[in-house]
Amino acid sequence: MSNTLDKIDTQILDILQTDSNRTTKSIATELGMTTSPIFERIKKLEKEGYIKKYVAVLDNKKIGLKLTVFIGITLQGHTRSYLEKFVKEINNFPEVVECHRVSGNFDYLLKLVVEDIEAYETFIITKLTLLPYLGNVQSLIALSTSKETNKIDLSAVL
Amino acid sequence: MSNTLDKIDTQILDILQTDSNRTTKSIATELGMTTSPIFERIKKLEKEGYIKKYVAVLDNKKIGLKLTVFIGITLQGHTRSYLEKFVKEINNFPEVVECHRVSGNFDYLLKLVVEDIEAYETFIITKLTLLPYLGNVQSLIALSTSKETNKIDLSAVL
DNA sequence: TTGTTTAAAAGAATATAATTCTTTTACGAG
DNA sequence: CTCGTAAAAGAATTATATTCTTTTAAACAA
Repeated sequence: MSNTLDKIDTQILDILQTDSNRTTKSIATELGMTTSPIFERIKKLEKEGYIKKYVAVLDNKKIGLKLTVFIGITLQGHTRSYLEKFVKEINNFPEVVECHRVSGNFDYLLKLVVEDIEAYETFIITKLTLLPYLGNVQSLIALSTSKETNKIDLSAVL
Repeated sequence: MSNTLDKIDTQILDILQTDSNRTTKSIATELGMTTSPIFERIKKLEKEGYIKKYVAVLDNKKIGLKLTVFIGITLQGHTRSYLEKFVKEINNFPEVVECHRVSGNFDYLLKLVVEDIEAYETFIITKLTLLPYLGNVQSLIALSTSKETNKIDLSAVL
């Protein structure tokens, strides 16, 4: 069970991170190989967990979710059991797409994707502020987004 | 050219946001239809831009990129031409996966995915702080991430 | 050097799914 | 009603994924 990625693997991952509908044949052609080794490498990358899943990326704005907001949160009480409960609640909100425990000026950083400012306010009032032990809440509203990808840079790990 | 999504469309989008390798047949079965209308709806969703692309989602940590960091930045000079240059530079850094212009306590919020604390420091020293007119820089290091998805909630827009 | 082993790649064959095409159904307008 | 339209169903075809067998290349021991 080899555990490292070689050049070809990272090239495959780069391609699939950009477009996972590429055929094995077209990837093979690009990398100067035949379909079988490409196919087997992809299956291996999936099986060993380097590739977690394949997903469709939607156009948030086109769909009507025009606003991205980051929310920094500090909590007043920090008992372990409460933190777990807090995180669980937060993760269940569908408008929350990310929840990170962070070091720095906040305890948690959330990322939300919502329709508009109203939907954002509704979230704050009807969901977030109902959670107990909430300390400071600071919002960063995305006015524009020049880059937003989940394509990670593999050149660093080769 | 109809421009709204119906229930079936959002169900398809939900499925494809979770797993874009689902066959049209399996989606059809789940929704109690045949393959052709599903196929045509998907093609329409792609063509009209609701679906931007299909990508592989990798396991950052497994691949060796173990650290996610958010960086809040304020700039000292705000001339339009400089802002554009700044953003262009930032977007070219491969470790930067998101760059948002924000309102609130910062001008920009970045999200980075890097190997470790060292790689993060290297970024700060050899890339970020070389940019002129940089004001305050505040980092939020993700200690743990309980939720991280780009699956957006379509129930709000129906 | 030569023979042997192993892993990866190539090539061919098959199975599965995507895609296209034709027919049928459901529904609204006149 | 019945005509026209859009969506869905079903069948046929094409393209791709997947499997299997053969070949090549590299590593190593004799």
